[in-house]
Amino acid sequence: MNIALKPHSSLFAAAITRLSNLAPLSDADHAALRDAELERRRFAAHREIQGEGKPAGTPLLVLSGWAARVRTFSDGRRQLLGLVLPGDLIGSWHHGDAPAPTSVMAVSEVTLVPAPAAAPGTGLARAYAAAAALESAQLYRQIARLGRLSAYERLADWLLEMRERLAAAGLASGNSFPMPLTQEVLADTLGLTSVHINRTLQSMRRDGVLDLRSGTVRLADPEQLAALVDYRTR
Amino acid sequence: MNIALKPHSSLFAAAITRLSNLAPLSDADHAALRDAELERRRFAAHREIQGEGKPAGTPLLVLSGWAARVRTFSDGRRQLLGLVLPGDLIGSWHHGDAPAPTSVMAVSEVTLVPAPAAAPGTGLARAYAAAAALESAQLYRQIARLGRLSAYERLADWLLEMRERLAAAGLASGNSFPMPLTQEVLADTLGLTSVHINRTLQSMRRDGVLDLRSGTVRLADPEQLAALVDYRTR
DNA sequence: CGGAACTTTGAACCGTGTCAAGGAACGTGG
DNA sequence: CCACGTTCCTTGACACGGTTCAAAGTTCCG
Repeated sequence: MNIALKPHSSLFAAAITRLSNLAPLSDADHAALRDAELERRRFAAHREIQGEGKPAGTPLLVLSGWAARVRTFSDGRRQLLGLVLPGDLIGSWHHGDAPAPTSVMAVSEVTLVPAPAAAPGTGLARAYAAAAALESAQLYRQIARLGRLSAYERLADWLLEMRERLAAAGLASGNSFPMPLTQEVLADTLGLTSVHINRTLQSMRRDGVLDLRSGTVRLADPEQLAALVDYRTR
Repeated sequence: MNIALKPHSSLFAAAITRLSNLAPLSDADHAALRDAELERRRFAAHREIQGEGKPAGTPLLVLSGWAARVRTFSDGRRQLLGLVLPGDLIGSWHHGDAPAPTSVMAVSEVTLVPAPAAAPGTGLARAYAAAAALESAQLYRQIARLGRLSAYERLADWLLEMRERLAAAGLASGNSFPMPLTQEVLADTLGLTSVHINRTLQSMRRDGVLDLRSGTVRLADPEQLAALVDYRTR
């Protein structure tokens, strides 16, 4: 750490922590990120960040807030394909002109910047590549979750994934982490109805494994949940 | 087409057709593919091609047969994360030493070769990139399918995807295409039981939209199915 | 203080799973 | 070419997890 460097605005903390966990960043990488702040953008909850099929433009780096890739059916059914958390990239791998493969919406208020270009071989480039690999692992996991787990198991598996991902961004403390989703959004993530999400949450509370209050989750016994869904930390 | 070039073995036909559809290939690209034939490998049905977490080695290019990415739970439940068809790549994007994110198994007998390295800017490189983009689009689609569609709809949507993908490899003729999966494997793909797959297939036959006999599918009215799942051709 | 968004609960319903058994297709060895 | 075992497909009866519909309660915010 060079103490003479201008620090990032604190908005960057989570994203920097996350990217640094993926690959060590050089001073130049830090500088590139700091420069991106000039183009910071803010999206209110429910705003569309990218539209499916529309030109995707520059890759984006989320600084704060939660976003989600979404597929909406013409009859109103909706499935969240994956969540985008601070430190995550949107569309990092595709080339300039490619259309966005899915739409992305802000779930809570989201702050983001254009992801600075990373020259091959830099730490930033390695972090981007690692992020892409993790993202596809998350997609595989989401498929297995929806295809083969019960509601209770889906929730357990999802909570464990969120804990791991938020911890990598320095946003979890121990077994607690923020959870700003409404039960309806959670239902659309896990392929269930909000009514059933509610019942399943109650059931976890009754089992004493979950404490969810005022937007914060506390897992009493993550190992128990992990055993339930034979969860393997990567 | 340079008539003086040595032709590919016919085994390559589907893969070449598929890759050429993604990006035009130069003579050098063709030559690189032809050279790969020396290292051709064959996997009997049910054999494991890659093990989850084991070093993935070189990316692979499937020439013939169907493979699948699989997640198996300790209690025996199984979910096929995605199918790998002729012309598809396995692990094209990750770097040499990365562990395979999921295991991959041969569903029918599979022939494959190491995917020839593609220098940046070549048609082959563009084809690989396009294939990666398509693969992630397929993952998103699979998530929406499992999360929000009924059994009948899942099957319809899946049949349409297979028709499109096989057609891109020149393996579909009109509305017919090969379908070598057992109902049990299909069930593990669509997150259902084989019993229910069977009933759903019967129901489609009764509706006159599906003809599935001796490993070949014929869709009587793809548009009707497409409307059912509001399917958009890319 | 009032309204909107979100959570909770109950009762009835239904899509899919489970269990079990019989039938058809297929490959293999005699 | 037949006999046999194995794998796959088909069908029925029943159970259950999750959905639907509806309404009351709670929290949040302007």
